[in-house]
Amino acid sequence: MPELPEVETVVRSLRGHIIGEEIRALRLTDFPGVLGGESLEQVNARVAGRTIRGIRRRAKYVVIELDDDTALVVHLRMTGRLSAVASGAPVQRHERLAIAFQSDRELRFSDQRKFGRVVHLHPVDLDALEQRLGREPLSPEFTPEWLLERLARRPGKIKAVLLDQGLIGGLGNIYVDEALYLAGIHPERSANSLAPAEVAAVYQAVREVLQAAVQNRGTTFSSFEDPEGNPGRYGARLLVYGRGGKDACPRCGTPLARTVVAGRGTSFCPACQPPPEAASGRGEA
DNA sequence: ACACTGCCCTGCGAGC
DNA sequence: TGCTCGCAGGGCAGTG
Repeated sequence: MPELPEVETVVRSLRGHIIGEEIRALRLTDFPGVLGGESLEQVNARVAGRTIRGIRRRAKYVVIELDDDTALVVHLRMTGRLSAVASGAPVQRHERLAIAFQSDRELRFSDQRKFGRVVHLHPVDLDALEQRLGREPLSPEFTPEWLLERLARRPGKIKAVLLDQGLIGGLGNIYVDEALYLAGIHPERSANSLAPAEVAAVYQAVREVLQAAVQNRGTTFSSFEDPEGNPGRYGARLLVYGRGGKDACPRCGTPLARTVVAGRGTSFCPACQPPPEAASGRGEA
């Protein structure tokens, strides 16, 4: 399920293939909803003839910038894939949309579960998107001081808060579980109960996990592949994600626990990540 | 303003 | 063997 490192991998991989391409037309296969409610005709009327000026990542979004300051914004959600192919390439499994260029190339969007979207946004919409997304966790603006100050205002569970895209943009279930494990913080601790040293540990863990995952081209858990069809290599490094109720803690050997937090399957070590009650001496209300 | 729940969707694996 | 069922989860709407 693509999070920041997977989306970053997709963007880097596509960058050399689609910049400078002039859009001829978008083409649907079987799922008009992929365009987010707009009709194919509406979108085509606006993007035909536009040239791709750049491609970047913002949180978990792929932003394909066009030469009129609008953009095609892609969210892969769980199973979305993008790939640049020759225009004659066979329709892919679960293909939802093709963006045909004036050259003999196309950008294809496939998505098994139909959760992903490709929408065309005007500058005002892009600004609105930017406004409701939080800080990039690998940017210089993401600092321990800032995180401490923000977490102090949030009584919710730390895992839910870290998943809040309006606070930090790009973290998802895999890397939150990994980061909280590395930081030794139970996922159900109240965010505002974390001592400064604990916030610093969370900060450090988030940065380390994301940087290592980007370097390894992401995690392939169920189906992620980059646009060249390569799996991510970070999956082999996962310490707790998906292991609760199955494996032992790689650090202390205690069986990993599994629960649901913020509606997400959650794995953690009950020994290395003491529950809120046990952590009360360190600040839990 | 914040927290929480349910919904969308399909493939896969467990269980019978 | 073949079926049913539960699970996976990001973002958003609706509710409290």
